Amino acid sequence: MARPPAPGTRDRILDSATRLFLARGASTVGTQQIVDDCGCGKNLLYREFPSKDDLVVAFLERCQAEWDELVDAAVAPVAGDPVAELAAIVRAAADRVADPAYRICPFRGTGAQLPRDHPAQAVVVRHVAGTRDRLLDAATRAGARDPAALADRLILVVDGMYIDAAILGPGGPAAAAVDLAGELVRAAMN
Amino acid sequence: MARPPAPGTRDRILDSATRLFLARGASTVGTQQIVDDCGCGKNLLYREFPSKDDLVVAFLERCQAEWDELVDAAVAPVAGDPVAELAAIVRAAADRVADPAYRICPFRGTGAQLPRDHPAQAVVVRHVAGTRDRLLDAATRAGARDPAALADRLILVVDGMYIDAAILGPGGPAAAAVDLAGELVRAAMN
DNA sequence: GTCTATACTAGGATAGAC
DNA sequence: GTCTATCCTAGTATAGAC
Repeated sequence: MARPPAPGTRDRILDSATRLFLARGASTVGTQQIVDDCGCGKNLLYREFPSKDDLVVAFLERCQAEWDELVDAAVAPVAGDPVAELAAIVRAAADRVADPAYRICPFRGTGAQLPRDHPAQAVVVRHVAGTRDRLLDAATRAGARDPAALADRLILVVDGMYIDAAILGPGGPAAAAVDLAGELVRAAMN
Repeated sequence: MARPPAPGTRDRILDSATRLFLARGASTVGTQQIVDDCGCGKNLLYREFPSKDDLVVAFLERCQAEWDELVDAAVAPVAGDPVAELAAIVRAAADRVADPAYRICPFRGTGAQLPRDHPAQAVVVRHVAGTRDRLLDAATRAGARDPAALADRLILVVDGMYIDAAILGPGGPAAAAVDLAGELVRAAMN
């Protein structure tokens, strides 16, 4: 009786890895812990993910997909009002940070944690550059004087918010990020 | 023939640790690598630093001392002109980031790398909070409308610059940080 | 007495064999 | 799903040069 491969095995492993990686950082969580949490054998993990690096990359890609959904949902109600879109994107990031269970942004945290040549770094760069691109697109449609400069400024504030919330907590300077971003947008429109 | 204790042993060990920690991150460098690099015996390392945690703390405290010197030197020429002091502090951080050898700020990097309860995290918090305090002091003397709000905004920009430079390089959005900070200062004075 | 250097323990890591 | 091989970690102890 050949037992068919259980569907969703890859997802279950990735579920466990995601939870553990978010809580304690990708580099400090071992594959054994993931296997224990998932309840599967180690061979299954290595069948689905040839190495731990691949698992970390898959984790970040899932985070990216969730972030895209989050931003899409935040932008949808104000679609067509690019100034409001800019505010919505920043607020989506601020909402993540405000969650006390959110230790550190997986992209910024991984970027600091892993060596430069780790395959996951490309996903990190794509995330930050992609978020800036999204801001740039809205800034351009909004008719900002210098859309690229505004996008640079907003991504600086967002990155600062992420790292500041991780170190000093979400109630510190990070709490000033949304207001600051709003003012930067207004100032760039005159 | 009793051999006299060599002076500066602690410093030599800390020199090696600092260089390796800055290049690859404190959590990924082993004590054996430090001993090999330093050329001393392992017993000396553990005589000077009871545990690796103590060594990481000493590393960050040395980074803090260097940062303090850097800021002092940057502020001294404009002492008494608090608006210029604010710009000088931000520029001191920007100068560090512009150095291509500077991978990531040891404080922001360590904050992301080590677990919440690591003894080094207190040094990280002290660094960021202390930098904000310094900005707050200058902002107050400058007569800013809301000095605390200005300090919050400036530390956000500085933190964003550090993390953005680490991920996208110093030539990306991070390069916009100094100008942004200058404008924030001007806007806070009117 | 002070140092370098090595051996060692106990544990956890990735990876893969069965 | 368990079990093994190999490596690397922190930390300790010891051997021997100076």
